[in-house]
Amino acid sequence: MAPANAAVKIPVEMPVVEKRVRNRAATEQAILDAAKRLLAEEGFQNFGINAVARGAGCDKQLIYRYYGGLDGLVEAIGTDLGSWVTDRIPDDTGGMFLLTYGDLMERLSMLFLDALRADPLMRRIVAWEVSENSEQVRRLSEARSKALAGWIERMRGSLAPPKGVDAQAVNAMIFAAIQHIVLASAVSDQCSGLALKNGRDWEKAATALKRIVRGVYG
Amino acid sequence: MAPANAAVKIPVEMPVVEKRVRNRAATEQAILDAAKRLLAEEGFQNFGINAVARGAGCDKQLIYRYYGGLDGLVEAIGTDLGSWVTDRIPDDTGGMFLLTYGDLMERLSMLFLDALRADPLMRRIVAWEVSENSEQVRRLSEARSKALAGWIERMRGSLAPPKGVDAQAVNAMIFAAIQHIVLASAVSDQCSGLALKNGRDWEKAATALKRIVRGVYG
DNA sequence: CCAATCTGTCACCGATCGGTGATTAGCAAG
DNA sequence: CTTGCTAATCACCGATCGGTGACAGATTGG
Repeated sequence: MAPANAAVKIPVEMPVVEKRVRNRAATEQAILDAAKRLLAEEGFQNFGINAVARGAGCDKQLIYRYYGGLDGLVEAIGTDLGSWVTDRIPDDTGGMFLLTYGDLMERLSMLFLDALRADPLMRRIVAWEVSENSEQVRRLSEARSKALAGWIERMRGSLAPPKGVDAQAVNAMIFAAIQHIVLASAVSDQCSGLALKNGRDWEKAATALKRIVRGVYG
Repeated sequence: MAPANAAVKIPVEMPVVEKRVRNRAATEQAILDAAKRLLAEEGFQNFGINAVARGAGCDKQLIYRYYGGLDGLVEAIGTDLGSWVTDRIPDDTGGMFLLTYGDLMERLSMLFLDALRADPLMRRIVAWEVSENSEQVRRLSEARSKALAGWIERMRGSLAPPKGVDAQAVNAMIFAAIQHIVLASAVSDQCSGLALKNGRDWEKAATALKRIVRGVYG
C-alpha cells in the first residue's frame, strides 16, 4: 500500500488480483459479514446496497440475487441476532445464588448493561429502532426483543416479583434506562450531564442502577 | 432562450400562484418553520437542504444566504430550543408543596414525561442525538441539555437529595428511562414488551416511574 | 464435445442529493 | 425615468443513490 512513486493513477494493473473464487456460500457470508460490520461501525444512516457491496468487495447485483435486496439482507441479520443473547450474555447465574427477585433483576441489569456496552451492532440496532419505523426495523426489533424476553424468562426461573409491583412496567423502565444511557454514551460520552467515559463513571452508573433496582424490589 | 412555443412545457401556468412577497424576515421565518416541521414530522433521516427548501416553498439558495447552510439552520433551531423547557414545562410546582427531594423528582419526572410525549420535534432531536455524532447534533444536544439542566436547577430550589445517594447518576437513569420509553412508544407503541398505546398503558408506565423514584428517594 | 447452468462483473438508467454561479424581478432613492 | 440594491429564482454541476439488463467466465451434466 506504499508505492515509491505516489503517482495519481496506478499505471500497471495490480499484479496479483486476489482472484475471486467462485463460491456462493462464501460470498453470501462475506455479504452478511460486511453488512453487520457496516451497520455496527457506520450506523444505519449510510447503510445501503452500494455501501454493503463495497464493503463485501462484490457487485451489488449479488445482494439482490442472494438476499433479494436490502430487506432480505436485514432479515438475515435479524436471524443471526436471535443468537446474540445466548452468545453474549451468560445464561447461568454466574455461580451466585439468586434468592430474591431483587437479586435476579440486579444481576440481569448488570449483564445487560455490560453486554450492550460491548456490542456496537446491537447498539446501532437499538438506535435504529427508536429512529425509524420501516418494515426492516420492525423485523429487527421483533427478533431482538423476542430473544431478550426469552433470556429473561429463562433466567427468571421460578422467582416471582413481589406483590403490589407492576414488574413488567418497572422492568421496562429499567431496561429503557440502560439502553438509552448506553446509546448516549456511545455518541457523546455522557447522558443528562452524567459523564460516561472511563471505568469509574460506569461504576457510578452501575451503582445508581443497582440502587434503583433495590429501591423497587428490595 | 425563452421561445414562445414551449411545446414541452405546461401550457397554462398555475392560476393563482400565491404571489410571493419580497420580505426577507418572513422568508427566514418560513424556512425555520419548515425546518422544524420537517424534522418533527419526517425525522432527521430525510432532513436536508432540498427538503427544507421544498417545505418552505422557496429556493434552497435562500437557506445558504440567510442561514449559511444546513448547519446554521440547525443552530437556529437549537436557539429556539432554549425556550422549549420554559414554553412546554410548567416552571412552578403546580400548587403543590414539594417538601422532599422525592416529591420534587416525582413531579419532575411526570412533567418531563408528559412534555416529551407531547412534543414530536423534541423526540426527533433526542433520537437524533443517540444516532449520530455530527457537529450539528452536538449543538442541538448541548442546547437541549443546558435548558433542561437549568429547569431542574430552578425547580430544585433549596431541596437537597438525601445523603448516600448519587442523585446525579440516579436522575440521569430516570431521565434516560423516560426518554427511551417515549421514543420507543412513538415508533412502535411499546417498549421491552410493555404496551404504550392508550392512556391506561401510560398510567401504568407513570406508576412504575413514580415507584422507582420513591424507591430511591423515599 | 457441446450446452446449460451458475457465479460474478460491467454499464447504464432515472432520481435525488448538496452546492454554486448567473439571472430575473420588485422596491426605493436620486 | 434611471440607477442601484436586494430578494428570489433558475439552471446547472458532479456525486451518489437504488435498481436492472446484458454479458463474461467457470462448472457441470449429458
